[in-house]
Amino acid sequence: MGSHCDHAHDETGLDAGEIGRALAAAEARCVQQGERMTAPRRRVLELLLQAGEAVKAYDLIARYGLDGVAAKPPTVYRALEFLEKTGLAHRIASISAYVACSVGDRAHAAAFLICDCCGATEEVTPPEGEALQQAATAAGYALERTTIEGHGRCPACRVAA
Amino acid sequence: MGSHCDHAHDETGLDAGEIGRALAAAEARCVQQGERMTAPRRRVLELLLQAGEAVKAYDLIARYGLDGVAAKPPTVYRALEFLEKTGLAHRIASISAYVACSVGDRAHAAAFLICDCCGATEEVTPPEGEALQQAATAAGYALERTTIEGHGRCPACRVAA
DNA sequence: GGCTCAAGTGTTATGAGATAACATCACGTG
DNA sequence: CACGTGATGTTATCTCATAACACTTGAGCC
Repeated sequence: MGSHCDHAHDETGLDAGEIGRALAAAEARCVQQGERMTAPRRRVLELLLQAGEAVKAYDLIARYGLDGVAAKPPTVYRALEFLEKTGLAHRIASISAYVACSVGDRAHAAAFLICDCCGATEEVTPPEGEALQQAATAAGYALERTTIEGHGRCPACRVAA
Repeated sequence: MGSHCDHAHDETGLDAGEIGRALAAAEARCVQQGERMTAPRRRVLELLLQAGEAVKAYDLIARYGLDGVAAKPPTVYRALEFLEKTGLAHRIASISAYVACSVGDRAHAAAFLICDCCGATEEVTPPEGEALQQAATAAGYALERTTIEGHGRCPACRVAA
């Protein structure tokens, strides 16, 4: 997982039971929205949930096959596109990585805190989206989507470093 | 320049005199900070100012030579790194593009409104940076840099479309 | 059941964005 | 003017992402 500094980092992924429940919930949400949770989509979401942090697309590609065989890039990118569209995952533009959504909502704006030390990502949904919305309104802009990402050190790494 | 829709867009770049003044001011700032405004750095900043909107790195590379000869990628990427470090330009992560800074400040956090229609970018410095900072503090994060980008339609394109 | 068509997937190839590594050059300092 | 640091030139390569096209699957319809 993330290793950009010298101290040890805790694992952050969910355990098998939690992943199973999250996948079932995601599938239910898809059915409800008239979307299909197909095999590659489920597999990519599973990999994101296992990681519990932001993951690079090509890491997902490498881990995709249960037998260690990599996927073809479009397989994973198409799944990511779907997961993003349905709000089950998000892209973190500042590091070109992807993360499972941690809120049970459907498609929604998101903001993130990213630890540059251990790679942890924390989704902090609403607060500052509103401030940006105000700035946009003041400037006459009609806002459609936002990218809000803060980089720094998480509590654990502030202590450890 | 930006053309993602069917209606016409105004040119946004500065005129020659304004660019000259902006370059002189940037150079003065560099000297003041003990940095060197070298030829490739000045050239890349000039290209950004001429564009007046976010530009892709490889467009800068293509436009770099006065005789139409492209630069080598590291030439431009190194200049961009310097301009970003000194606060003379910013990277817009959500579209992998770069833009000249529009505030006379030294290195500083920035936020952007980006028109997906005409490509206009507006720097709206502080407002929601503070909200994100608050969220970070609440979560125990020590924030070091932020990426805050809003996408939508600028006033002109809202009318034109 | 069998048609049909839209959505999804597999596959190949390529486009776009960014950096590593190393040789050489320019400049301020002692 | 020797020296060392920072900047540049150059080659090669790496990472990120998508275009294009053939094939498959599944829900709705008759």
